[in-house]
Amino acid sequence: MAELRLYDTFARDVRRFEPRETGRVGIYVCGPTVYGRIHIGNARPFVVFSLLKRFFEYGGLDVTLVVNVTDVNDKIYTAAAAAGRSSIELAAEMTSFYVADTDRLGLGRPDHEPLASQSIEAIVDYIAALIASGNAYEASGDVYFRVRSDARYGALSRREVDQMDQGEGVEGAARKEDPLDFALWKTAKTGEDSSWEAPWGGGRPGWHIECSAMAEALLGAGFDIHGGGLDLLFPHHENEAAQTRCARGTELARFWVHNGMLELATEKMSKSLGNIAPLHEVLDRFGRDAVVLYFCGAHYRQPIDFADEPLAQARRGVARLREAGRRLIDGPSPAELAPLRERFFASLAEDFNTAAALAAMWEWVREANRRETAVGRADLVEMLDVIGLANLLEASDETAPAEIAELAAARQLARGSGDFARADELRAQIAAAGWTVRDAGGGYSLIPGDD
RNA sequence: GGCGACGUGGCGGAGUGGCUACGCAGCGGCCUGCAAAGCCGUCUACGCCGGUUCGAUUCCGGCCGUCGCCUCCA
Repeated sequence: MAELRLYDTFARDVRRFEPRETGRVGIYVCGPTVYGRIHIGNARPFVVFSLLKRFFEYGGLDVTLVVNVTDVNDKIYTAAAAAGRSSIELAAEMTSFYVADTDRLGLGRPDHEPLASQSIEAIVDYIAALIASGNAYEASGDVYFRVRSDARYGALSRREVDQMDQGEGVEGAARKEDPLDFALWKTAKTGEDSSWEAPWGGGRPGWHIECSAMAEALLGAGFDIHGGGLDLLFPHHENEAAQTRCARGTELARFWVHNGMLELATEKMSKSLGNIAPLHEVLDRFGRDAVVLYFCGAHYRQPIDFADEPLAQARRGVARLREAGRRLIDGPSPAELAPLRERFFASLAEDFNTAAALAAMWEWVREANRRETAVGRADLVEMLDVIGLANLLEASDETAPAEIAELAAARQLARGSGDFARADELRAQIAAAGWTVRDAGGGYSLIPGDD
């Protein structure tokens, strides 16, 4: 594969990416907190990093993608209490919904999907290491990370420790040495129905430590790429970075890659604000192909608006690709089109610019469509496969039901006898049934309508 | 208040110190009995004000606007 360059948030610049270990790439992405069905915004990192993995694999690399699931969290306790259910049960149910909803994206599963609740031992060990190194302290059953003990704290998110909000009024403030310190372990409180044993007493892990522990357990500290939404940059990723730096004396990841936010109207979409479009509903309305193409339409670091029109446009794009697929034949593509294919992959190699890559792909489609003789599909399959849309070219089962076929045959007879009024009437009937008749040469074909 | 991102044609959205992005929609044309699909053409932009430059949408400064994070957000 050609040289790949990626934007690294830590460096605030595009840098050449080279795997830590030749031929292998380890990626860790912060996944959802499972207190409800995930929304379309949560789907963006899932799509972005699943596709990035495919691109690496296209380049012959062996990729390990880890996406965690946070199943122990304040929000889960709150949601479970509101629903009168156990938090364990709620988290388990929402985890299965998360898997089912993201499965529908058709981009495969991450290689590992660790649960915080199943990683307590590693988390406790990590906390113990931070206490031993003097970077954390116990306070009435809680354990806090001593932020000012990390000289580089703030380097990732570019914040000055002394200019940070002092976090007044935050829970546990009275027990902290410094308001900036954050919880590694929280002692069990009333209303919380799950807790684990630890040297500091029964309780549960804080949010940030699980990622340091699980990422290290599966990929080893100093792995290649840490990903997630830009909203996690601070404090979550800053804290993860600090924990690993202090406990292990090494940086957690070599590249920090953040996807931009999905915004609804003018406000960022988040579950906290309640302006939610659940992923499964969006998939129901527009289909998985359109959703994937929609995400590819903009560069991954740009904020994108969530609205019907962009999704509808993506759906038209899907139709155009299917249409192109009907014209193509099996086999290699014309050499003259190769530069467009190469531009597609070169765009992906330059900070994974899917939008620029799609422009090259559309040009390829137009060039193929304008040719008199049928064009081999190999190039387009190669391009679409990387973005998870090669299915659009597969010979779909488009055989019309007998009833529709009869109407079409009758229409053809009417046309042959010059009875165009009758022919148009039959065409309208066929359209009403969801099919389109297309006259071509001396014959005709039947094309399924919109999904 | 602190830190940061962004303002591109009707819409979405790349990119670049001088050369058509691309897609959708519209309009005109080819094709068609008429359509559909496809193709061709067309409409054609870089928030505002300065500066640097032979030349800026692209670099620098200011302003206006939008948005994100500031310890529960992917």
